Amino acid sequence: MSKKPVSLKDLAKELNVSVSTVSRALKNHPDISASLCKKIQDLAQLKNYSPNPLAMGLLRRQTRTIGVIVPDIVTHFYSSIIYGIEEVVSEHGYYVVITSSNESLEKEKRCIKNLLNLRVEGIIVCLSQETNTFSHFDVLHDNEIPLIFFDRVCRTDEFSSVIVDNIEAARQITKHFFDTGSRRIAHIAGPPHLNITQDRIKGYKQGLAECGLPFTPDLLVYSKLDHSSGTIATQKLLSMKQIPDAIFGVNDTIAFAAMQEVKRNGYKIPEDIAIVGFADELHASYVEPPLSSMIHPTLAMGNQAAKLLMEQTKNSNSFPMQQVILSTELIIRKSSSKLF
Amino acid sequence: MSKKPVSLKDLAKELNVSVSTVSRALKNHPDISASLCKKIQDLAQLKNYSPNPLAMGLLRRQTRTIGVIVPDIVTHFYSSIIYGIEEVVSEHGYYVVITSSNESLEKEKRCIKNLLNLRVEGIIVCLSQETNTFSHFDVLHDNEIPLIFFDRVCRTDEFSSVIVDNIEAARQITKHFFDTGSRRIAHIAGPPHLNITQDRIKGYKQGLAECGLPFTPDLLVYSKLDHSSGTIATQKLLSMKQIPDAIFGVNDTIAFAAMQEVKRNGYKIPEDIAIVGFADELHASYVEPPLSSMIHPTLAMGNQAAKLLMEQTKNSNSFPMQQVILSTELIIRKSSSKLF
DNA sequence: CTGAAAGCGCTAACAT
DNA sequence: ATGTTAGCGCTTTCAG
Repeated sequence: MSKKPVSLKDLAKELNVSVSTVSRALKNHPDISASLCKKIQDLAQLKNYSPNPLAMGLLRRQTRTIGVIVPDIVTHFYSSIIYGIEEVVSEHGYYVVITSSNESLEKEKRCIKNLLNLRVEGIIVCLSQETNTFSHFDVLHDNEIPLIFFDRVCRTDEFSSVIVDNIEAARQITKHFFDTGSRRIAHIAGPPHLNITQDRIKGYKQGLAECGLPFTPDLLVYSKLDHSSGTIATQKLLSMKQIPDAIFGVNDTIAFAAMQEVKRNGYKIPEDIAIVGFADELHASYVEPPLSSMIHPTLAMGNQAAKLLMEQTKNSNSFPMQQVILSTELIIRKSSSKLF
Repeated sequence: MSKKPVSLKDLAKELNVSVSTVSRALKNHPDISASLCKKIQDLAQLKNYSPNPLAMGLLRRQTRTIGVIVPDIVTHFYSSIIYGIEEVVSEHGYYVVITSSNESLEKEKRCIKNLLNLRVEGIIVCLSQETNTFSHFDVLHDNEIPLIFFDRVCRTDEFSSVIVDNIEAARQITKHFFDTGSRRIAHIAGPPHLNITQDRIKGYKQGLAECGLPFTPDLLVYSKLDHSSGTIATQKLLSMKQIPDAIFGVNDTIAFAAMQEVKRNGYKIPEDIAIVGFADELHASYVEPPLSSMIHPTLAMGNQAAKLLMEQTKNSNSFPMQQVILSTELIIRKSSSKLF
């Protein structure tokens, strides 16, 4: 238990004035004489007075705290989004409580409950990979708590969200493969119920069509989003009678796994198999060969999500539903530079 | 602004009983008749009652919140320590507010102030790379707020801390280099005032001595802890008349930078120059060649720091000062396997 | 067995 | 220009 911080009462007692006088003096209320004002402010400074946020929160019914639920804190992708959120939110004097669903639906539900109990003023969520039902977000509507989704989203007609243009991005990657000579372009996709999976598949197919390539169901494999699932998915592709000559991984974790597995099987990257990832994890440029990747504007994504949330906490009355779509950029490195 | 959550008062009004009765019923106070108890609890459940933490906090003078200050949220090293902290702390029903010093002393000071204003019950800190004065931690002593340091520490006789055995680890790395044939073993160290720098240098020198190698001042270069500083430090080593045949990087960021720079200059790893990093960032095994690294038990470090803090928040009276030293393990991969 | 009252720290009418 | 009071949601004496 820590020492009791100084309260208005303490200051009041010391100066033989009332608590309300102190309260007013500290906010330069015109009613208080300048001299008293100064005296009180000096003492407050001296004693390191800072208003008790619990008392303020109780009074104003607000905590200046928001909650964030990510599938996993450790991945660079999420931690840099969190950083982007923090950046904006702290400017508004808000604090961030971060929780992790560990890619589990059950845990995601628990996170929501915990954050509500904590009385956060808003929540920013990226769905867990397991999340295929969405009714647990009803409570937020019921309690009129602003909710912003990012990246992996749902119920986008009811809640604001920030995503990238997944369709376009996937289309570009596919075309890039074609343009550099690949013809059997495979895609390791994520769990089927996620928007990022669906949209990237859509873009992938769109890209194939534009290049005049047929869609080959065998070249599309679904995978969970962790490293070892990526390895298994890659093995499936490599065990085909006719293996692919390009692999588009739904994210960089999958792409890293694919690279390792492809190399382990003695294939050359990009000569035999070109590889492109998605998200541009910090380390994409360190691996060998450097991994081409779709740059995911993580910082901007965090910033935007936080900005939307801050707006909604202010003008609570009119919920200005918004969908922000950020654009991505394909960074071509060696892993996909077949012709260069 | 969110909807007002149900309060005890609301429940009381609905059942025509007093607030205190409701309060007691919810904690199964023996004074309340079983039937009333049940009725009240059912209603509370139905209405989704959850106690207002602000009111409780105000009353009990505690927030069930702790603060964490890391040099940077984005690095895998820190995010996994945060994860370790979260794990333990959430079991105790505590929340974590994460702040980042961005490796800046000024920002670190501001973080402390903010967290104090928020009335956190304890703080866990890893010093910023700039931090070479330590008086800003006095406030915590003054206010009797538990403080735990991890990894980059100071004032270890006054505050508990969790570190790894840096001396021993550096000694092992140095010996490993010698055992695999290296004789001009360089060390890229961190800022001189940090304990991790000092201890690892100590271990490095100790290792050299044990191997009968002289300490060559030119082979020890100090560097800031970011990637581009690591590149510069490596350039310095590579521009020597007689270049080193092994480089021990103070952390994996530096080691990654060294690898890139060494390769860029046409040297072979490990044949020309062996490299070992420190911390085992997730991606150490993805780079080419896979980077040997001293495994830093990040999860355990987070767990331990949190455990110490939780203990101290409970038994505040007697501050049980502790120094936990975790052991590390050298993972030998290709980047240092000269003779194998 | 249940209710009334005080108090945690603060603000904002409402007095004086 | 300053003090008094009530109330934010909750627990805990103290009275019945």
